[in-house]
Amino acid sequence: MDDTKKICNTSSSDGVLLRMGLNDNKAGMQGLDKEKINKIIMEATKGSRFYENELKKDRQVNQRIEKMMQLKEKITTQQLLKAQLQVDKLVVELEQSRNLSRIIVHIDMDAFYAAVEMRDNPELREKPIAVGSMSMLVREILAEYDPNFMPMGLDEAYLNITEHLEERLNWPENKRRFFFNTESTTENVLFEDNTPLIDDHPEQRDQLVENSVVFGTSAEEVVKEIRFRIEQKTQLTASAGIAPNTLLAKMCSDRNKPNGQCRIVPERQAVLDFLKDLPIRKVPGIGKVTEKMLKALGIVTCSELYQQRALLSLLFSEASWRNFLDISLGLGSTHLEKDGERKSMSTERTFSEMNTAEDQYSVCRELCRDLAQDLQKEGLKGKTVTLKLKNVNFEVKTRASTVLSSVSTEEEIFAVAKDLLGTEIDSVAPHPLRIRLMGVRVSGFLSEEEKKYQQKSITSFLKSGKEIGFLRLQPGKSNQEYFRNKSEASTTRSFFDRKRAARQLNGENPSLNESVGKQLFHDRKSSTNFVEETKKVTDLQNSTNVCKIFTCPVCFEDQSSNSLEELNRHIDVCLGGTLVKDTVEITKNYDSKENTCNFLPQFKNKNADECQKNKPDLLAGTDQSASTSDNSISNSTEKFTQIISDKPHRERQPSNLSDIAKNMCMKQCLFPKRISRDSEDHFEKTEHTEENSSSCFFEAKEDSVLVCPVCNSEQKTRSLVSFNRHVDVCLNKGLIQELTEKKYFPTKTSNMEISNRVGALSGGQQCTNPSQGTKRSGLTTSQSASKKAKSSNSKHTIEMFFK
DNA sequence: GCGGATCAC
DNA sequence: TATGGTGATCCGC
Repeated sequence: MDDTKKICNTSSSDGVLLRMGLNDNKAGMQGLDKEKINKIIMEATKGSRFYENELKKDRQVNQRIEKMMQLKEKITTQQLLKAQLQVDKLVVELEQSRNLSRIIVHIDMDAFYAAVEMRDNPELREKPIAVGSMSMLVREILAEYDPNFMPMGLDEAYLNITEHLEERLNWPENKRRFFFNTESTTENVLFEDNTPLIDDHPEQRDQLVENSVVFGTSAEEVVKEIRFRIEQKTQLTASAGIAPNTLLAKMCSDRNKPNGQCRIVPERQAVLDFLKDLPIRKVPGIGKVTEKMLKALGIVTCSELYQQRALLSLLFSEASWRNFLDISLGLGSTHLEKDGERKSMSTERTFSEMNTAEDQYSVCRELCRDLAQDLQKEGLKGKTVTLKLKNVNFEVKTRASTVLSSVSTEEEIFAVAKDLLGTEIDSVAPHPLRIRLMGVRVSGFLSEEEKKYQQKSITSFLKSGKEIGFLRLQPGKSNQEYFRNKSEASTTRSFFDRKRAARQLNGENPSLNESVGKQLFHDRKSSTNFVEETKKVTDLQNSTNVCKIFTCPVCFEDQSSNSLEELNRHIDVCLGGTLVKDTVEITKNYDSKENTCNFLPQFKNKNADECQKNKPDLLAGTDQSASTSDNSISNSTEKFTQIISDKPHRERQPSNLSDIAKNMCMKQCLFPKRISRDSEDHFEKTEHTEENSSSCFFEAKEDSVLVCPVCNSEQKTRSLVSFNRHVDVCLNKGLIQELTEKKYFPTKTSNMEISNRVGALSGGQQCTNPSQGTKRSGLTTSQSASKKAKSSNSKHTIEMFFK
């Protein structure tokens, strides 16, 4: 026992412990508590390794700072003055382009996960659970205020309510009336028929009015209404920010958190006042490192960021200092940008130390398999494979390789990844490679153009008589044999399968509340006079002149055209205008009845207006151990997502005439979407009409659509009932596929092989576009970040909710 | 194109 | 207290 104590004590200091921990035999322990002690030491060792790495990273940052300071020392007054002039010229331009006419809202669920945990408490279980994630909630409530609202992950969303506010001005009171939800089921039953009680029962009418609240027509009132509805629906509170752009709205929503809201009125001075003492760390995009670097320059608040703009332009990269300048002026995007195409997809896993090559290759293959499934779900193929390794000292390394023909299957990805891994293993030989994390990423996806070639190649290939049933559960034997892969079926039980069996899941992490740093330097005067007279810099979209060949989805003929519009016209002609118009239009009907029938009155709760500043201690009662026992759903879901390998729509082959027609219609939906996006861009540049609700017919429809969390495909219904039905079907599909797994997979691989082969063949004709470089929009460097939540992500949330 | 870093959620 | 996983972007080669 004395020995134990000794070791435990020494474990608090660094280097010594490391050695002791590794040679526990040397410590002369008696074997009795050896394992336990080892564990303790290992924990400490792990901790110190982690800590050591943190220190190392810290030193690197310090070096960066040192370098920067040295650079700063060399700057002459002359240089600084010159920089000042240049930057201020830009400031004038930026000021001119300041747009305060939009009203952007940022909604942020308070302590999302903690609250969910809490709500999953058995006592709260009877309460209705009507939300799966922000995007669902969203679709149910937020879309009413902005059909183009932008969900950011699971617990945040941006809305542009400018247009809603205009409409709302003319709304009668009833349309703005909402009812307090009640916990009583009897009340629900009583009013469930949704009939207009008002006429028949005046006394009930009174009660209705008493248990309801009417929201006004101002932006604040709208946001209160949204938050009220969210809370009524989910029992979770939300915070919100209202401001002229996304950047400000986001920072603003942070102000009165939790369960509060804040507005920056559309006046320049109000914006600057807000920023004045705001710590830069509060700005999205400025993290720990940037904060530290700026702090070294004496910059802590946003107004200081402005004051030092000249210096910053000399010390930081163009992108960085321009971003700083935008921040310090309170400029951000005034419209919500659509998510762009995904740029990469990856999967990674952390584990306890792994040091045998065998295990490492095994994990690598498994990662490739998972990734391949994810890629195929989205129909993606990429040319670059990146292997990520984190060694036991927490040092991260990435190794990438770009291949000529794009990859998407497990075998293809693994072929590249295993080489990269092999190189790393060799590089440390004869020592073992000791890692705690491995990841595989695929990027460099085919462009739209390249995809079209592929599509064309596939269709022409199939048209030539070699029929392949993409979705057939029982493939023709000949195909199966022809494309069979050598060792495919004989994969042994994977490393993680073995490990998983023995492992249990951990609890959720608490979210931390940062305390705001103290405010220094109170400056009151902005030093520049903003002079007018600058020409507007219009950012012209560079249209690259590349020859484009498209395949008409209707007649399957090549169309070489200069523009998408031309192609569009051709397709229209081809279709004779019949099919397109026929697609289902989902109209939005904001009938007040629809709004009010959701929540039914019983007794008066509290006034919605006063929900502003009360601060319930959400975290206080969180019960970490409250994990419910019903795993059945989540289990089947998980299995399902691993098994399912549904082909993306555009690779599906119609099996009969009506399917062909549907397919055409579907493709119609795809093509115009792209086209309209391009033209919309142009439209925006010239007309300055941002975020007008859907200049495009197809997108308008899209907004009304629910997305199945299982198959990730959009469902053309607004009814939750039928949506749920679909999800059920989807889940069952997973089970069915699981049952037919052995028969299913050979089909999949063989089909992928075909498409690969064909793709490779057509590769020679492709007109690649070398000037593909991503164009950065300056203004929205980090704000507009289009983050794609992977399906597994939402799956996770859904599971939690439905548990 | 590669690799390391930073950042957000 | 000991932290993941996913994706994007930037910077310097």
